[in-house]
Amino acid sequence: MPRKKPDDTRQKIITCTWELFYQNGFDNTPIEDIVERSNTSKGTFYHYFSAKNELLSTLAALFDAEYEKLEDRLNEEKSAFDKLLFLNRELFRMIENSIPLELLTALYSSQLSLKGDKNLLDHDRIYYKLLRKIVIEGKSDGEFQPDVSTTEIVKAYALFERALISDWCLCNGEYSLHKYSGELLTRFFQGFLNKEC
Amino acid sequence: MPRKKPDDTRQKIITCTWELFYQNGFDNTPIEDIVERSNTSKGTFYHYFSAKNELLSTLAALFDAEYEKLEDRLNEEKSAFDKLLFLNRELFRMIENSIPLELLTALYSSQLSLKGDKNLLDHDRIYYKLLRKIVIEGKSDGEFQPDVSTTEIVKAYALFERALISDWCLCNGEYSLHKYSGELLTRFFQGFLNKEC
Amino acid sequence: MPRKKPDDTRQKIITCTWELFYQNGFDNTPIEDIVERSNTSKGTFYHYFSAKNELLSTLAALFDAEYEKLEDRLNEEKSAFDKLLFLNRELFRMIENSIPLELLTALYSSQLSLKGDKNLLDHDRIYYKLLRKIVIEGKSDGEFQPDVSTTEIVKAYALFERALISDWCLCNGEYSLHKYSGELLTRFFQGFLNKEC
Amino acid sequence: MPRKKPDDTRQKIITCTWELFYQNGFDNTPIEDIVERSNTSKGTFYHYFSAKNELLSTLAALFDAEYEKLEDRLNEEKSAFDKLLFLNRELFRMIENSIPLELLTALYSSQLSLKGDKNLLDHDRIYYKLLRKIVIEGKSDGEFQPDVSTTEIVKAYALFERALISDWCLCNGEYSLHKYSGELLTRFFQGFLNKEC
DNA sequence: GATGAATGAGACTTCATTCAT
DNA sequence: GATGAATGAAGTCTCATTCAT
Repeated sequence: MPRKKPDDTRQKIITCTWELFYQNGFDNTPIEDIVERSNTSKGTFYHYFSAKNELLSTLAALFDAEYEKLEDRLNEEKSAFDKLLFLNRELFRMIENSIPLELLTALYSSQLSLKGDKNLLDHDRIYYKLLRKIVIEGKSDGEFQPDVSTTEIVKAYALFERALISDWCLCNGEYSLHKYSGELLTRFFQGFLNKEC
Repeated sequence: MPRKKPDDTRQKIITCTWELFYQNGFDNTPIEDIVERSNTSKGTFYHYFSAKNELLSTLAALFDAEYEKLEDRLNEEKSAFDKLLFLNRELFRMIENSIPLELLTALYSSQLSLKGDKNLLDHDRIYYKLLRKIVIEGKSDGEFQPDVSTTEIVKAYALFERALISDWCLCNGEYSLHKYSGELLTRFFQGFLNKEC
Repeated sequence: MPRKKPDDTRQKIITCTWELFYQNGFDNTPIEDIVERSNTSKGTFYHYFSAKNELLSTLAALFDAEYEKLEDRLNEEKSAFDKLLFLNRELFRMIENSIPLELLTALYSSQLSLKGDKNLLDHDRIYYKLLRKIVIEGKSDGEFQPDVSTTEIVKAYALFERALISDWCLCNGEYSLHKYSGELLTRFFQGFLNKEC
Repeated sequence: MPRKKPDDTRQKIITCTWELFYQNGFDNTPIEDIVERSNTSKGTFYHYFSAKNELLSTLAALFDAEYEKLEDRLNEEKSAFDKLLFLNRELFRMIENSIPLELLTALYSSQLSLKGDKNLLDHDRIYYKLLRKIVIEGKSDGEFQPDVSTTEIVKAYALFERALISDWCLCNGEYSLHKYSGELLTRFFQGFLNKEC
């Protein structure tokens, strides 16, 4: 009795999943519950997703959606470094405000235990494209030290952000993510910026 | 039948655990096997540990043992920053050489999902004591910027190390941990060092 | 990985169970062993049975199988009472000869502690149907006292048999079950038989 | 700190045990609880009792205490058979009224699984002494058939009572124990009584 | 595409019992 | 006599995942 359009089913599963994840967390949400809430079945679930973990990955999409929104406001910032600071601040603010700590933790924990490709690291993400663009601009403006490649800078920045989030989770969100991040990022990037600034 | 000395049993379990973890990894080592190899029983296991995860925590002790060894060679280094670089290089070298990636990953992943206190962050660890000592010396030598507290510097350094390890795991150990770490650390600490250097 | 036919699995577990029960007894047969011998798993076991005790209940089926065999030879007996005596003697003989005392004991002990319906008492059992048939015939022949209902007689007879078995277990099988039973049954049924006999 | 007299401790354990058994049943009363309520310890418990099962045996003492009380009223009955009927009725009445079904069930179930001597069957019990006395009197009055020995009659009677209780447990106490028992006993003993009565 | 009974793995629990102190 | 941490045995449960229909 295939009544609904395939995409509907898939989307309904995702929606219900996140409702439950937000409510009970990743580990405390059996597929059984997801399937029940979405009026589907285990078989259907595994038709659309290859594993429970895969659901977490849909969170990266959430981040990227935020980045797309932020992109428009980016040009208000003067330097490339300011743009990075801006991106960092706004995303981390969003994370602090609307993503349950436990979920974020589950995402990072799960990305670690994941065996194959980790979508957090997928360089085709909007996130990485955005970063590259900013850094390239900055480089052509002589903002960064010339001996460091664009790739290096992007990589370091991304690592910095992952590190901060991951550590914030480890510390159970005991401090303000976006504030501490802002401070540290400034110091951290000293080593990449051109001295004359 | 409580015959053996308590500490022996606990220690035997830990030893056997690590033998198995090294051999087969965390996920592929059922408690069943641990219990069998250590000639104990599940009851005994759960008497000493509250969950399988808890065993991972005993890995921090391994790190600390390494730090104790490194402490003696520390004085060969001139500045506080050099000492930090040395500690970082040597520990990360050890990690690269003798700790299976999967184990390290499991440790970090599990520390994330752990609810209560996380022993990686336990400030009574030898690790933190050592760091504090070095930073305090550096501060009294005017090596660090005066507006940053000892605690801030230690925290940032520890975060840096966790971040690097965690990211190295995320990337499946695709690069050399201690080399990349050395590079980044130098840049990162620019923001904490006194300009006149 | 659901590959085998459901019934096969369930039946295989039962078969292996009884092999082990006969060999080692109920208490000395961990589920672990049953599962191993039947090449299944605990999960599978608990999918088919709600508890280890439930396996004992399958013994009643064994009794009923015997009753089916006995039914054919029943007509050689003249009176209803003789038929009952015959059934009793033959089943008890079988029990004495081929069912380990410990198993029988476990069955009765477990039927007692069972909370819900007890299959020993299930009136749909072949056992009860057979008894009813015999008693009804006897009644129509005027063999039993007219003031006692068929149900009463069947109930008393069944109680008598359970009592004998249960007591035989209690006494560790120290006497001959079928002989003692024969004696007592004769006396016991005086109260139900028509005086004129 | 041995403050209390040994017997006090033992008795306190028994008292608390029965309070808990009555409340939660045998299986749902861990020794832990008994020990806690009686302010003793597991070690102490096992000093006085060799196993948890042993506590159930103290129930037989309860029965015997009742029999002692009944003995005085025994002489109001005319015949030996009447005395047996009286004993049976009164004890069963007491059981129905004041012993929780679950406990009785636990007692019988446990007596079955018990390996060694079962105190229900202990012929030195007041119960058996009383029965013997009554039957001997009855025999000398010619009340019983001469071809059956005293021992046989006592054994049959005791078996009858055990059977009734045990079956009543099996049936979850769905009928009145003392009433049904009275009916059946009368019929059952036809086979033992002298015809001329 | 959809289903859910069946499966396998293994974590975790509960307890009676023991014995060094 | 008294203690309770330690032990061992096994039962039970929770789930992700698969596949015959």
